[in-house]
Amino acid sequence: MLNCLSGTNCVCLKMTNILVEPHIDEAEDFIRRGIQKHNVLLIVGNCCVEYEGRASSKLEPGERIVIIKEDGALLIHRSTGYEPVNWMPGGNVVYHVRTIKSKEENSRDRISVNWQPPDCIFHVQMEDKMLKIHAVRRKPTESVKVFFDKFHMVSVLSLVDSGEFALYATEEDMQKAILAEPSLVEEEFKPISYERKVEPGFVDVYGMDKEGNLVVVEIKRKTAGNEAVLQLAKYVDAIRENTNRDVRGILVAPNIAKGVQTLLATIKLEFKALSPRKCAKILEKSRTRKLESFFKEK
Amino acid sequence: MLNCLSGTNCVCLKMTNILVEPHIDEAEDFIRRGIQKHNVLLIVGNCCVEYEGRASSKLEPGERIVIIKEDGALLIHRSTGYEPVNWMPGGNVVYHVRTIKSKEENSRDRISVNWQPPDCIFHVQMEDKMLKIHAVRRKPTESVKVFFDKFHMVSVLSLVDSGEFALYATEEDMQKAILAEPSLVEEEFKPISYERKVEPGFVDVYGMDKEGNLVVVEIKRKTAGNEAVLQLAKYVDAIRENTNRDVRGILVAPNIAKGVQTLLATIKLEFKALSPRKCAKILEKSRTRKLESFFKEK
DNA sequence: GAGTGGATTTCGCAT
DNA sequence: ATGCGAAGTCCACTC
Repeated sequence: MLNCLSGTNCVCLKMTNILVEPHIDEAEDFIRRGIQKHNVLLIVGNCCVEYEGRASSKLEPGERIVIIKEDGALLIHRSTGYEPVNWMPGGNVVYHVRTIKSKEENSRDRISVNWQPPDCIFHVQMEDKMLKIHAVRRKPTESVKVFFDKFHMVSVLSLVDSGEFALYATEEDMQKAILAEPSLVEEEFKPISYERKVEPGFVDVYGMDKEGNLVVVEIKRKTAGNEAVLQLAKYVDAIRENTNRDVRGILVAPNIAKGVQTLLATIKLEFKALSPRKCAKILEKSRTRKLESFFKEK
Repeated sequence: MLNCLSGTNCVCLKMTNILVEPHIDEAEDFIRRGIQKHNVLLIVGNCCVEYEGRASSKLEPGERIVIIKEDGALLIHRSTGYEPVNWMPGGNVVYHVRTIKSKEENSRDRISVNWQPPDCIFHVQMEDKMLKIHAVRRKPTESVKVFFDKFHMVSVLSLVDSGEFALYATEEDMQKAILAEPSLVEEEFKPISYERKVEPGFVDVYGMDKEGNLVVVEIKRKTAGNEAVLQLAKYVDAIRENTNRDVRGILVAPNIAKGVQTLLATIKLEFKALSPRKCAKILEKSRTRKLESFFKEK
């Protein structure tokens, strides 16, 4: 389990890939291999930093946390502050994953991964008895050099993280915001009712545009997918049949899933982006007002 | 040196304060004490995150790096990307350090530190067999909850870091920028000649203002201090004597040290702020040009 | 404390 | 590729 490579304070846990208080030579090897494997590197040590590119900067020696991510992003953090003191945004890492079907009956399919290098590339080498990690990027042309003379911890991580991240306001918040500020949906949009019962269920907001057309608004708090479009289409069709009038359908959501946009256009429905931030701002102003009051006023 | 508290994979290095693959109970104690001591915490583990405030967000489970800094800044980083997926900017930590003079002859002065809590406060507790780290902030009101069910590494760091950070454009960059765009110094400023740097750190440019007065420009790539003002004053005085004409002196730098501004005004010199960013932008258009070429054109 | 503008802004979506 | 606008922008400075 433990594999103490050398030195009195050095500990290497192979399974977790952590070096504690390593000699600089061990750290060098460890870091180089970590970068080659495109893992996440987590480094704590005494270093100075030079940046050259869109501007220039120099950071005198001190103990910092350095993170190198799978996409080549480089972050250098001090003991305070939200922002990194130095950094390099690394992007455009594309993993082309291709499944190669096995010809054997009970054999697993192979997976071929073509890895495309990130915008940001790294060079690791000793210089003046210090370990230099040099990150270079084209477009814009810039470079960050980190010089270590002491490592407290070096860790190579394979972070397993497929968890979805969703940013949203609650659907009720979005509804409130739209009723308080109908122009969020469209200029001169006039809400008539909300949570109106229609055949298949309830319409989120129901109103009229400046031409006098009926408008059905469907609200989704997160990225709108196919099901949101179909739901809206159902309401629009139902109201068209009931009223025998022109009815527009507008899908309001923070954003819309790739490809769903074309489906939406095909059946002549519309999309209006509405960010959670904007909803929160609108609600700030009318926090105390009750949902019902919006209509009593009119 | 090694102190394996429990579990097969757990290692605790007291001196470096690192827990590797700890049980959740150990991690809890460790993290709570780390936060109380206002140290930097470095955590790697499986977690999900909920944010509520200016907007709302939910991050499904996955392995991430979590950093809590001395000022209460909270960063949650995934395996890619420059930006944290969730965060809390922690600021306003003020250490009031007061030196209490010792009355004894050969005794050290005492230092009294009044610590003012950061805007962001933390609560650590078990919830549903997970460790919840709850960060709360007022103004704006927001909260981040991180739920851990597995820790790979927990580290409490006392980062010793007094290294100065300086952001600047090189003096040549700033010189080029001014020659390319003289209005950076002043409207209708006309450069006449430039002088290569005499002492490290600054370069002079000679020119004329729209009134026909001679203008001496001193460039500092970093925050201008007293010495910059005195250097400029020396130049201005020398040229006044030589030419027997009115000479203005303008100090160009990213910014000026506190208090130096008044000194500058006292001896009737001027200051013009010029950010490295602005220089970089100007130079974007004329990156390859030699310094001399700015005059050949005219 | 609120408002304003800059940033080594970054990031995403449009053309 | 390029350009434009939003961001849980952050951050520093002014009023």
